Amino acid sequence: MVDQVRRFNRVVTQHVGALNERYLARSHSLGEARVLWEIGAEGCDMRSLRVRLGLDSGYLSRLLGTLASAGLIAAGTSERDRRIRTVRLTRSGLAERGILDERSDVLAHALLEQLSDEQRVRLCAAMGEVERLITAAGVAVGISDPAHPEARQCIRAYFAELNRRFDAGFDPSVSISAEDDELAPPAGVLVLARLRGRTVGCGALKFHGDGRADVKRMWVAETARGLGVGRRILADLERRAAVAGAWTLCLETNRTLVEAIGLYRSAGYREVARFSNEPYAHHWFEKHLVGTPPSTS
Amino acid sequence: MVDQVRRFNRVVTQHVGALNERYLARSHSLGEARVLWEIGAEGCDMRSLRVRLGLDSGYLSRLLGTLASAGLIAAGTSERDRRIRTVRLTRSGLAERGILDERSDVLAHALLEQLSDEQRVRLCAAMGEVERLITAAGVAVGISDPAHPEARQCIRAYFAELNRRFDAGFDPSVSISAEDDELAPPAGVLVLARLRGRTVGCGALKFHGDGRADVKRMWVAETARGLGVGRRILADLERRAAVAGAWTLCLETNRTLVEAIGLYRSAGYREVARFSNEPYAHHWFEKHLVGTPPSTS
DNA sequence: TCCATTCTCTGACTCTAGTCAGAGATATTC
DNA sequence: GAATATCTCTGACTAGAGTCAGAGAATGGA
Repeated sequence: MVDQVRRFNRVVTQHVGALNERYLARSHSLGEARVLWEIGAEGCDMRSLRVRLGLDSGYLSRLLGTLASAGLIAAGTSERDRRIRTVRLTRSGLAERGILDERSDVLAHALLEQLSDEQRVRLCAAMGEVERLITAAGVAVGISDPAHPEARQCIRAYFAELNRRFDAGFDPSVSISAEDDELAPPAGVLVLARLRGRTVGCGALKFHGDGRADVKRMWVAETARGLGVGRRILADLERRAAVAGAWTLCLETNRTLVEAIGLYRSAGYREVARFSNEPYAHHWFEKHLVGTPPSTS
Repeated sequence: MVDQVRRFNRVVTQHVGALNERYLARSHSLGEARVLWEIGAEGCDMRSLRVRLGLDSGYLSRLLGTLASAGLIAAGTSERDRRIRTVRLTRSGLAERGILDERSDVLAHALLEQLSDEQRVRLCAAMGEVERLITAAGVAVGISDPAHPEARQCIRAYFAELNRRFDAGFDPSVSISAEDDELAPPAGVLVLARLRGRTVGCGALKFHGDGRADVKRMWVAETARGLGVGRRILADLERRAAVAGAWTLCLETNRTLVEAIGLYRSAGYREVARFSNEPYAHHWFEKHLVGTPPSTS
């Protein structure tokens, strides 16, 4: 398997990587082209640009300077925070970006047209699979303070989705509580799943102290579904539960959350009789952990 | 499809490409690491190194200089041609190369271990598919002079394989002739398939002048099988035949060449009665081309 | 209000990658 | 044997990519 990955890396970097970037950049430097592309049609602030591209602030400043003096971008100042500068593409910047776009198409075409129809279909399917799985491998699950803005936003998105999907909407104050202090050690734990800096899911535990813990706040952002993020969050929670000495996990869920129910079933959760009076729940599940907890990787 | 390819390129270059090379190089510059790797365990001459890596001779000379002064490689002079310099890895050069090797393994592991067993299997399968198809797309089929060393070597390899596979060996002088002048315009045509500078297959036409042409010298190197090279060569020959006004293609083949027979059948060749007295043949095929020849891409 | 922090910008660097022209040694061809 | 070609090496460049330190403006918290 390792060999396969290495062979793949080799072939792909030679045929797609270097070639690609060099070719696309052509009239600009590589850095300029990357920035031009990353700014996007709607513009963005310099800070997020720096984070997304992982550039030094001085370097980025200079890159933007040359792009601005070439008339491709217009810089401005954020209204909310006047330290932050915003950039957007000018008309000619958009045109330039269109050219990059087109070149990218040409390059993709050049690859595809060497193949038969059947090979093309197979290539695209395999590329989709590789892309999805590499993205999945980029997801990192880690503990977070429930009060952190990131965590707050994630929980908010979770509530918003529940409100959208539940037949009668969702009001957290009616539901069983899971406040900040209940989801922070030692009472509980909150984990977030991150993908390239963006939060794409969460999950939490509430320890009961009697060897039992509730699984709460299980959620995956729509953009990250199908990557196995939910399964990873759940596995992470189970590991943490076992470490904390909670060998029985309990959870309740609403009948409209079919993916979640599927996940719980396939992860070994057994449906049990109602054990709480959560007003939004239709199903109650339980799982007894066994064996020693695997080490945290 | 184009979008799929572009998304793939994006994800892969970000996650595999840049990261990979930078990480692997670490203690050396990227160029040095590439050279160190490409020299290989047996050493090679500087010229082929230059061609394979596509480097300027001055630049390569300097890279080798630094590697030599670091004691990683030893330079020498070719015995056959004293202009040509050879390089080989020293003991510590081999060790250094081993480190690069190991890092590559570590990197591959890091990717795999983020995934579940099932995902891992799927990723490897998809990577294999992408790798194979991208390699296949890199194959270029083009016309060649039969007297060119490359063509000669290819035909020689073809004969060697026939000799290995035919029950009673193969002696070209007994077989129906296909000499240089018969395979060069206007009497015929020889095409070679090339993959990254290496010849990986051939095929030829012998025009009869009555709207018929023989397909000869169909061969694909073992290292390049399963990439659809044979099919591409055949399609290329058919295009050339049609352009030259030969609308019926004929060929004979030996019963041991099962892949070739499969290819002919699936490409629309119909088995017909013996039409030649080729001593090594067991099967005779024919195909009538229809429609206008597609443009040469 | 003051102090620490955040954000961008500027100057001064380093290192890599790569190009170009030409010199000198060696082969090949006529 | 002379002319031409091939191969490597050296010197002199350029441009890109990126780092580091610090200045100045703006903001947020005690």
